[in-house]
Amino acid sequence: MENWDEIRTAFQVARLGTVSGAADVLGVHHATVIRHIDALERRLGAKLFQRHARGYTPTEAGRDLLSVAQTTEEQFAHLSSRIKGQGETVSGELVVTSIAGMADLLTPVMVSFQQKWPEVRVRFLTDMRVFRLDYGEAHVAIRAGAGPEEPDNVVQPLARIQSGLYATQAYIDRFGKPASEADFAGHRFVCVDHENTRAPFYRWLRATVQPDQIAYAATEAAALEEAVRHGAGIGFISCFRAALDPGLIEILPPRPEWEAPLRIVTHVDLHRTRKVQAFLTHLKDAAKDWAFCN
Amino acid sequence: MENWDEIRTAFQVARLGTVSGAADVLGVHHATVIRHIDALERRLGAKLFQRHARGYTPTEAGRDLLSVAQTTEEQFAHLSSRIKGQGETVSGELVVTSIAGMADLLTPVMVSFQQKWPEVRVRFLTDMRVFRLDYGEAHVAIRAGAGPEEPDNVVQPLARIQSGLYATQAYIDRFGKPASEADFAGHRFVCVDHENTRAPFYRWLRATVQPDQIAYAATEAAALEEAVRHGAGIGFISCFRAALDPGLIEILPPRPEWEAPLRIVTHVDLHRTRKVQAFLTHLKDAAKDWAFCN
DNA sequence: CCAGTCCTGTGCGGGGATGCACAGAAAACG
DNA sequence: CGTTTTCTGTGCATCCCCGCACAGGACTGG
Repeated sequence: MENWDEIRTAFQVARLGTVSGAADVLGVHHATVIRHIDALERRLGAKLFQRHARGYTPTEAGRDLLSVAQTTEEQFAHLSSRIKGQGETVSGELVVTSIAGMADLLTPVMVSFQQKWPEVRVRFLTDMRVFRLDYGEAHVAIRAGAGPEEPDNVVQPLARIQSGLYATQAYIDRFGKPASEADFAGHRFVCVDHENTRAPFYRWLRATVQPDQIAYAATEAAALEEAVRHGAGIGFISCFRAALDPGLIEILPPRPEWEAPLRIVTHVDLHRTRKVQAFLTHLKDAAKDWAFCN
Repeated sequence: MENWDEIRTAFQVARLGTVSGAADVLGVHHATVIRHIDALERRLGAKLFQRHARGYTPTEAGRDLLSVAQTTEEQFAHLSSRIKGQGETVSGELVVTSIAGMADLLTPVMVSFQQKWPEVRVRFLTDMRVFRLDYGEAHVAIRAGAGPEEPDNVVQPLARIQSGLYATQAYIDRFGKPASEADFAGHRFVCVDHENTRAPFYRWLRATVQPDQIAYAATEAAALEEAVRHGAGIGFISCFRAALDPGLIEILPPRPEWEAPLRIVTHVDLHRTRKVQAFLTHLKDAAKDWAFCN
């Protein structure tokens, strides 16, 4: 049963009873309709219509085709209206991805978005690997820094994450509290375990302190944060996360050159849809109210 | 949603994930697949796939199309196998038409046929007008005489209906019983009200008796029979019907030149199907056992 | 009875869809 | 890291499908 167009042609002939009428509805020449019917009947090896000078009357097989194709046409019509309308409606799935550390910042935003648009089902994916927007893995990605992007990705700045240097009281009790980077001698630091990291504050840290001052290194941001919380050394923590933990003491306040830009990345095809646009405006509105950002 | 072939193409792409794979399955060049997708997306005004160098991944709309077209393909496959197989199976409707007078002769044949093939639903249509086989109004028609037929009709002889001359005892008591046509003077007859009837016995009657001897005329065979039963005169009744009524007295026994041929008429397209063939053999078998025929 | 209308059916010419070849890019593999 | 494979995408030539025109047949209405 290849060539669905011929089925559609036969369907209209069965529905209307004449080749000419079907040709009008289909917008083709009636000769084309006759050829479609002939080809379809030859492939099926059975007559679909009784031909007479007054028109085509469907046989039992033709009436069978009529009822099947009737539902098919309705299904396709519904599908078409769904697809045509879905770009304009805010419904269906919205897949957002980011690095794991953003969860507590983004979750309230996405929850309120879901409450604003109840038709939307939100999926928030965090994973080690970077999700690929051009594979359709997510509608929106929130990423940190100015990494390389796929050619078809549209990237917008969302906010600048301010980070400061923090340590625990236990660390200060043991090693003291430096007043500025001039007092860093003898202190121990927590840093990412990656030579050419793109995070500006870690680049500053590697440039400022001696390599042997880095007492604790890890690849994951959450692991580094935990290390600071357990007194492994002085380390960078984003202000909004540090504010949640009263046990953290600010060693140096955030500086503009430490700020890490947060980017919204979407695929160009999905960027235009109303659903994605609605989420982007919602996200930007929420970001305006974020403290510790600017 | 015109052009169902493009939907089929998109369905295969969504199912297989690559343009090349879909092209192989569809038996077309992969360039054709790309053009189908592009055309379909442009008409829908929405993206169905995320394009990347490794293949096409369906978007939400593409997944919607996938599930709809999946059922469509199954429906069409079932339809195809039904139509391809229906010529080989004995099932569905069987529409038989004849003149009304044949009902008591044909009904037991059709009932036993339906019991032999329980999948078949039999419809027996009798009407004044002649049903047109080329309009698909019936599969099989049983007709009397050698009337003109449509060019695409295939006609087979079924049996020769024997008829004799009958009257009631009441008529004989009043007018006597003729020994042969030589005694017909003074008798009254029942005849069809049609000058150029093709029934051989009525042609013989009109040629044998005087016009004013025809005391009762009617157009319908059943009306003529009833007239004889009520003593209106001597009239032709087919032997198999006369045998059912003990009140009818045979005036003249059936003659070969009075026999009316019974024909089976089918449309050439339906004649080949197993269902029609099964009925034809069943009907001919039954006709062999008919008494009063040969 | 005859013109008018509507339908099917077919040969012919043109154009659009298709196949082909090649380029380019990305993933896979040793 | 270079090679191979696989897949997309596009310009070009070709072929097939489609539209056109006309013939023929059947029903209709005056």
